[in-house]
Amino acid sequence: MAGKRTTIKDIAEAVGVSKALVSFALSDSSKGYRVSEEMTKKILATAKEMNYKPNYAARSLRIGKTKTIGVILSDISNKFFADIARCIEDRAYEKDYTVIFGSSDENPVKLENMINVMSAKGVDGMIIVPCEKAEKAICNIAARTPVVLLDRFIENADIDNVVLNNRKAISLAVESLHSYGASRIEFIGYDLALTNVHEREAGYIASMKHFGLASNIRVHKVRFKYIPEDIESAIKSILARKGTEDAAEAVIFATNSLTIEGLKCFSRLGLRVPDDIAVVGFDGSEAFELFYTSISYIQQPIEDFGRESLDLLLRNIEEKSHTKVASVSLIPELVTGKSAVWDNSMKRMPEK
Amino acid sequence: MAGKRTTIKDIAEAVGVSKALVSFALSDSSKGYRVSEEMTKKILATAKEMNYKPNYAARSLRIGKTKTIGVILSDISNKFFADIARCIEDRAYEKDYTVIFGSSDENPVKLENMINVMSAKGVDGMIIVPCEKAEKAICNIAARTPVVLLDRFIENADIDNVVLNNRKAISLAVESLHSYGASRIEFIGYDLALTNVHEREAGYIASMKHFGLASNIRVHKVRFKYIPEDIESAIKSILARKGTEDAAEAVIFATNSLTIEGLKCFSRLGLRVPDDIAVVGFDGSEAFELFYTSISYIQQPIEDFGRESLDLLLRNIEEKSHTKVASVSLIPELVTGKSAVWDNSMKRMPEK
DNA sequence: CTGAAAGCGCTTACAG
DNA sequence: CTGAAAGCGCTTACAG
Repeated sequence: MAGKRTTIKDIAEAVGVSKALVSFALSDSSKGYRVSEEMTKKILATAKEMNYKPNYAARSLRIGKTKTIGVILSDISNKFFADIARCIEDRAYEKDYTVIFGSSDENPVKLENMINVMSAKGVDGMIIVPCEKAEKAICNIAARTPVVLLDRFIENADIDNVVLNNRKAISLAVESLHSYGASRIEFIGYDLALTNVHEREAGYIASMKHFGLASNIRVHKVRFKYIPEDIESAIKSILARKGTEDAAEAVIFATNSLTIEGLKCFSRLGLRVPDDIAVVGFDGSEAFELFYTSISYIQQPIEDFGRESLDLLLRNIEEKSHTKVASVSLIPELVTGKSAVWDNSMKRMPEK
Repeated sequence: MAGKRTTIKDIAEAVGVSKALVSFALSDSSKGYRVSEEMTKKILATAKEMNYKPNYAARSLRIGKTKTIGVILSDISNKFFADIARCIEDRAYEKDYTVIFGSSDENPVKLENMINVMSAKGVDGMIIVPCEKAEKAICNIAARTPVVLLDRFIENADIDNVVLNNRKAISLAVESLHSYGASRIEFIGYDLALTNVHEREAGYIASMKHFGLASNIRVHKVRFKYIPEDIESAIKSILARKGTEDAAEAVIFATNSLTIEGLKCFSRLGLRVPDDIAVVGFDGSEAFELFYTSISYIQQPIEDFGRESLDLLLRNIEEKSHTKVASVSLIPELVTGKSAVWDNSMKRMPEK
């Protein structure tokens, strides 16, 4: 196969000019150096005819940029991250960048490995979803290469980041449930030291206090590696209080995975949503559509995550000096379904 | 930021030897050329100490390989492809390759663009999910670069491919439904000229004939761009025959998206699964777990797709001559849930 | 407006 | 066992 690719030299010979001229003509800006219009046309035509494709390796070696960025997510087969990946990919292609993806699985060793591989490949910058205990590795690379953090940030580290307004997100959930009259609202989150996890929990607590429900605050923390088990015991503890003064009326799930596992668990244990318990989940999901009732959930602006993080990164890459740290906080929305409709009188609300 | 990266030259100067020697010592095989063990150790130690990271662009330019492969899927945010992407990614990292992903959205223009971008970036090979009307572009690139087709193949084009045994897949579904006594089994597939789509349909027809149900064959074809609409009209046509001699007892969905849309539609139209209609779907999905009954579905061996396609590609890349075409046919399995349990007497089967 | 030349960092025959 | 040198394909000051 193959049959050598045409190079700039081939074109130069074909047209009868120097390699330099071809190079200038091809770099459409031709800034400063002006090539005659006629010659430019001739060169472009010949290049096309000979099916010229620039050799990126050579260009990279010369200019020290690869036009490639690295993106390290938690897990690219997780819908939330897959959707973001897709946005980043599309936008990067537009801007003439190529993207290398990696999945850390919330494992700091893996994450550090990916950073090393990408760094060795010479990416121009990275978008990283930080995981626990990877702060140091990330700060190290951020000192040498443009980095934008996604979904979570690192405290006291001046690294650009794009995150959700997580407090706002959960307060929307509390507010909605409260508006239907629920007051014993519990929260199921992760047992992870991640800023987004922490902020969601803090948002729950603050919001409960705001509505005068401080005494009803109940936080359940699920271990990332034991989601089904821990959810089940959390929900069993809720079940155990059924019929008492302490009985939960509603549950807020802090992530999409937790929502889905939680709903499965409700079904397994015979709890009906929202009759037995009202629910607000996190992130939309195809799965919700197969559930017997429509789910209320917090919607994250996926496209904004992709666009903002990429734009921020490219700005860092293309600007020489990077003097200020940008922290972008995205606005969540509440998508209302019937799962959040808690009815004090235990009769169903009229469908709206 | 930065502060130049150390190069081979820096190490050579630090140790007091030639660049060539450093290069040989670093390429651990050092095939043929033997560097004294002592010197090797010294060089390796210095390299580590100086935090040497090879410049891939330079290496690529020199040896003409980038250790990068391109993978073009239909849509990386689709679970089936996302899972495969994840497998390919993991395995490629192990083998020291980097992966660039692209999503064609079944659009031949997009697919051709991605091929061009990846080709320009100098990938060593590509794994491609072919879409309609992209045969030519794919054959062109396959003539110049190693290519492995995934999920679908191109007829009369000698390109390596890894696909499911799609006939077998659907025959498992028919067989299962038939074993419960269903005989009026309908098929909902795509209106696409893709080998996998075609084979599934052919498998359905062949299998129905095999069970003597030729007269019950009914194929519904859904347009890729109008999935919800077309599914709904297909299902309404089924509903319209309810209570007649022609009433469908069961439906087989040919893909995961069709299954999910179909189940949603059943719920909307008030059809109960399997009481009103039995179902066998395609590909597992988190979504199935929120449905009120467990779904029977055809399971594709995701990991095999990833592993086989990558291994085949790397073999093509690393072997000099590529004389024979490999076509890998993967074995599907039936995961049995309660959705396929059709009961002739309209009484529920005992739960097993 | 155009050309000759250097050099990015690496690998690899060719000598010794 | 080790060194000197060429060259992969490109970009870009420097001359003219």
